[in-house]
Amino acid sequence: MEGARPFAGTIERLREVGLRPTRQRLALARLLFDGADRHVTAEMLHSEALTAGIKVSLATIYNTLHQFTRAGILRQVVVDPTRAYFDTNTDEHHHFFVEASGTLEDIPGERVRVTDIPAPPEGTEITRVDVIVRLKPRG
Amino acid sequence: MEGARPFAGTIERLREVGLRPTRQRLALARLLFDGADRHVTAEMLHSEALTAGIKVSLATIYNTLHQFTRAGILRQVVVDPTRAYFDTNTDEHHHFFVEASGTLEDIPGERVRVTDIPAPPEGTEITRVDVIVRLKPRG
DNA sequence: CCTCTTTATTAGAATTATTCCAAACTATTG
DNA sequence: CAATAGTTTGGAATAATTCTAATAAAGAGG
Repeated sequence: MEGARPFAGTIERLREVGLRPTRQRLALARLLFDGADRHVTAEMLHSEALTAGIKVSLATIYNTLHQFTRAGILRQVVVDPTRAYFDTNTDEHHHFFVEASGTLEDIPGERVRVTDIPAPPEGTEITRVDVIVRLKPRG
Repeated sequence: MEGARPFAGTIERLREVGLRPTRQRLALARLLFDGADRHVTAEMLHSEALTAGIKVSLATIYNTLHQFTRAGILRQVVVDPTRAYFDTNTDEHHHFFVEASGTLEDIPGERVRVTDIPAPPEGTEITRVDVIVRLKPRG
């Protein structure tokens, strides 16, 4: 039962991760988490919010995206030097990225396997392994 | 014999990829390719050039980095949303990246293996697979 | 070597994404 | 409801990168 009490559920979820369920955080959380997993940039989420009639500043969008990321309910994907993408799927998974169009999508399943990673340099430990499969439109 | 006639060799190399061997391109090429493989940002290369007594503008640094990348003698590595790194090693290989310090280095050898990549979406084809192993200093 | 044409370089302005800031506001607690 | 601690906001500030129009240098052909 995920979609049964979306309103209450979202409030709960924010509380669990230590964030006050404010008007804008709630609205943004619903845009992000109601429905399928998605990838957004700050600008995308902002204009989507405005379109949905949610009055929220771009500064708050940035704050919220970072807070959600710190809280572990969102994850940042670095694929393009010019825009920062955030992914609502925080499970271990990897990405397809079409450079020409900026299209980012999950590689379905947990199929990709990365093996034979050597030990990391002295004094460091691995936090995450990211695989980005870069694509181009076929000629 | 790589280091034997570095001057002539560099000129040759630029000509081969269709770039005029100008003063600044030559100087930058030597900074980049004489010696071991390395990872640089535009700012890093710029200050390095100035320190070495090469008068070159930041605009030229950017132009040159992009031209070299298009020419295939340099490769861009996207790991950090705030800075663009360029890698003098254009062979297939992957990276360790320490987020805290911005340290980027090649994973030695060609050890890392990525398998079970599903077919890319309709109408696209794979241009490259990037693996980034993110690290943090050990607590 | 000159001269011409093309291609590079440059300083600085412009652009873009993002962060910072201080003031105004809102949720929570007692 | 009042106090306070955490949020939101618009706009200014920053940082990386790109653009622009003018100047300079390289390569081709006499």
